[in-house]
Amino acid sequence: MQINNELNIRITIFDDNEAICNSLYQLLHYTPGFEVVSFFKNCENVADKVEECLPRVILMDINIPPTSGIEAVKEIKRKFKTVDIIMFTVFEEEDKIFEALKAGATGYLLKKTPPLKIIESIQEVVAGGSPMSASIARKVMNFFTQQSVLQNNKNILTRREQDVLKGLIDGQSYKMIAINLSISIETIRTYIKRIYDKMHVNSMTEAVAKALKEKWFE
Amino acid sequence: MQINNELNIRITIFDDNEAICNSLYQLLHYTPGFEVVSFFKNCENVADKVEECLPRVILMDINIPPTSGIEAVKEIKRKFKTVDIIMFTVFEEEDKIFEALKAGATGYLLKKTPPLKIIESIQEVVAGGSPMSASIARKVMNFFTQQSVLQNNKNILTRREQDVLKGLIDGQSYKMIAINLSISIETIRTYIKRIYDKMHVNSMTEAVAKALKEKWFE
DNA sequence: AACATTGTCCCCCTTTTATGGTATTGTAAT
DNA sequence: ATTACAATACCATAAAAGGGGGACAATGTT
Repeated sequence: MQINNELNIRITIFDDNEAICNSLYQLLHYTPGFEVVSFFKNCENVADKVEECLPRVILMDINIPPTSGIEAVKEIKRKFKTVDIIMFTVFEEEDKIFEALKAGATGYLLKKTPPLKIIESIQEVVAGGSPMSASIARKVMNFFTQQSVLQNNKNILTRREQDVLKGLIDGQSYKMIAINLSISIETIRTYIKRIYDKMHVNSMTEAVAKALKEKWFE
Repeated sequence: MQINNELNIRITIFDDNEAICNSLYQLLHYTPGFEVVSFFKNCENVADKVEECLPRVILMDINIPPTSGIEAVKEIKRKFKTVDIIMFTVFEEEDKIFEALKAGATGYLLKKTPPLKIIESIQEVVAGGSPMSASIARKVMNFFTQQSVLQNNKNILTRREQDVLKGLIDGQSYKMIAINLSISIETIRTYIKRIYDKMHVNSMTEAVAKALKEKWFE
């Protein structure tokens, strides 16, 4: 008996690993309610590929050649805003995760995710959720807590160190800071060294960028 | 037969709604592997309360009197870093969600969550995950995508100049930028000079600070 | 055709930063 | 009383950045 395709969730898979691609295909194609409309081993002309088959959900390997799954996500999302893209990957590095999310991915599953969970996750995105592997979810959550922790982080700096950092953020040189604070430039040097130590950076730009990005001030 | 308490997940509930408090208690207390060690209808002296019973997981109503669940989370997290706190609430507003996450909540469940899902979620936090209701997860994800809207000011810089500025913002030195862009360090110097000209600054820190403060990127 | 812009590269010279130390004083905490 | 931290200051050396200049090919614009 032929199931009405209209009701199926149309899925496209992007993964250069044949084995994974096949097992995903096997899993999804024979699950009622799902339909794998296409799968690709690379993301060349990714927009064209998506246009051809207009899937509802895309499973995207984060390491797909020739560019990367993240680039592909940007490309796809630019042209097809309503598609939901689930990143599918072995990577658990924070950078990759946040880049993918910024690019517009809706979910983020590790490749070790059990089949049943994958099926659930696809249903979840269609229902408006954002499935994530537990460890990913934790990283995402931590992103927020870190932010507030870091606001207090400026407190690891002493008053004087904070004065100096503020000087840097205003674009001042050691000399200018020294004059403004009416202390020796040698003392400024000392503070700068301590600041770098505490902030785990080793240049003025890094310190400024970190302080501003993490909103230590203002 | 008495189950060894050592193996149970110790849970404390903070919720001023008696009905919910009771049903949660009923649900969890009679589920093997769980143990509701205490529940409270307010969060006065919340740290003391937690200290008394040392739970592994706390279910926290976001609206608990007299202050709020978010304040309570901050308080608890300050003293007990290892407790996992799941916010339990009817609210779906973004503000509340992000505030709670920043305060250090690990999970965020809507009160309409089915009992089985609640139990799963508690197991999930203990296992290092971050359970969220689907709609919450989506909001959290959206937080990231929204962020990457580019500004206009940076358009006074050429593509290459922007590449170099981005490098500066990442705290890179001339040398590192040169390597990343695969061009000579002398070329970087040229761009830097042009950037300073256009931005009316004369040091890396000034450029970085200006770009970040005025949100030229991201 | 002439001009402006962009991307690329090179030189010289000066100033500033980065990194590694050491040292003194006052104050707060144990 | 001893320890710990904060604020201050100095020295030496190497690495990096800043400021001035010039150059040339490829595009794009007028």
